[in-house]
Amino acid sequence: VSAESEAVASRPPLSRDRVLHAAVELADRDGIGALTMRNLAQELGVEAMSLYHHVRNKEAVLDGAVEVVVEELLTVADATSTPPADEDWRAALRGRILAARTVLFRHPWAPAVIETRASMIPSVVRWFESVLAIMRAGGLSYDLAHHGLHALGSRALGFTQELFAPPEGEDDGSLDALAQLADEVPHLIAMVAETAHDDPDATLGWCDDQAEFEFGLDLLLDGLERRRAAS
Amino acid sequence: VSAESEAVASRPPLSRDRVLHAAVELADRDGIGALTMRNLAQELGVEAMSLYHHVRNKEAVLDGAVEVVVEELLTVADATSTPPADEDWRAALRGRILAARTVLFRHPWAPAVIETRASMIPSVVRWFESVLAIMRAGGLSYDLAHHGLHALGSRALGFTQELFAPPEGEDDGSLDALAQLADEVPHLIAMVAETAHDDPDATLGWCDDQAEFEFGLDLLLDGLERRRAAS
DNA sequence: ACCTGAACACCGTTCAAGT
DNA sequence: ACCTGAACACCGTTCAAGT
Repeated sequence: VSAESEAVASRPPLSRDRVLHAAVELADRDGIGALTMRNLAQELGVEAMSLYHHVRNKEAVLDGAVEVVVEELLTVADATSTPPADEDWRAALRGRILAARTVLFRHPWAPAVIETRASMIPSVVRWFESVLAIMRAGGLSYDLAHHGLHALGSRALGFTQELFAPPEGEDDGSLDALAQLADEVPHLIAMVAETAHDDPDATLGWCDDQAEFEFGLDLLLDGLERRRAAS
Repeated sequence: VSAESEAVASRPPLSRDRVLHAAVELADRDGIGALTMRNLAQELGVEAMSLYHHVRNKEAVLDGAVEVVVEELLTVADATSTPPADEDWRAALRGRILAARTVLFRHPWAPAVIETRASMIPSVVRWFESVLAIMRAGGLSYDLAHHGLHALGSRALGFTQELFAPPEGEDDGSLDALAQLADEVPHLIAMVAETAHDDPDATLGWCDDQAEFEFGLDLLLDGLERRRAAS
């Protein structure tokens, strides 16, 4: 009986906040597949049904987990020193987005979950507000900034969804699959060969994600700046 | 007994192809959530376990469903007349991608499923080959085309993932949610107000997806052409 | 007010058995 | 070779009951 009260005393009472932070930790550690209501409850030393007193259902848990992660994005990006926004809006926004990207590396499940959210999550709204503020300070009209937000899409949050993910485990079965189609896809074969030749280190990992992310980001930022200057 | 043999005779034998086409039809009609092994089997007049003789597991069904849809993309895009590729590569690629987009409207579940696929799906590989061929005919180096494919991402297949999806059913709970944050997101409030003012018809649907898609696409195509010309 | 246990209606998938 | 039925190990979630 004393052991029981000790266990109860040793853990703070359940709360929405505690549930959501536990959800993020669980997904970080064991992957999004391990984030089930039963696992989450166990993590908190509680029965699964207790969770429903603090969150409506599992969708709300996922919404909340995204909320926690994007709040971290805001904190880190605000703390990262960047050029003053009105001086060079592209550099300011670039710095903010790349700062966000470093945070997402710690929550690899988050991009996929963010893309499945239909609802408006407060911290995500605040993040886009901060992006929009930089664009406005840089002299973009609301109309152009609006187009810009759509054009950036998830890139404004620091990530893109890779369509050809690098083979997870051991060997590159993907390259074999490509080789099987060789006759049908001559340009792809030539491109892979040439890219591999340019940078031998990149042969295994397909592509340098960070460099590609920055290339695409700069393409969009430059295009927006060009349209601002022309307006 | 005669009814049984009639039923058997009336349906062709199960095959991978029949399973995958049924999967696409089921997802088109009832949504991706309705695509379960049991539902899919019922659709084919068969028991769930029979499916496993033609596909390895459910992941293979999803891979195959994407394969079928992207094959349709290829067929439609090939049939759509576009400017010859070497004349104006941007117009050629633009036409091809917008043709693909029209097909995806008939398979609204497909974008989300495509983004979750890690494996290399033959028709997707062939699609990127055709995109790459247009870029090469336009004079882009393999290196620049490679960057371009990454920068386009899912846009090369005709879609982007909207981060703020329009409210599904009845009322705009999203606008209420935004109003609650009004003090914290002044620029967003102002932007929505101004955009709504410019085009009163757009008040409900948030934004014009097609126009935004084309804006972002052109931003990227123009940027790539500029870098080609500078090289 | 907060937490629990048993139960319900689903999943994907295995296995051994049928024809 | 192809299909089936029963069963297993999971899900999210409800409900009525405990404290």
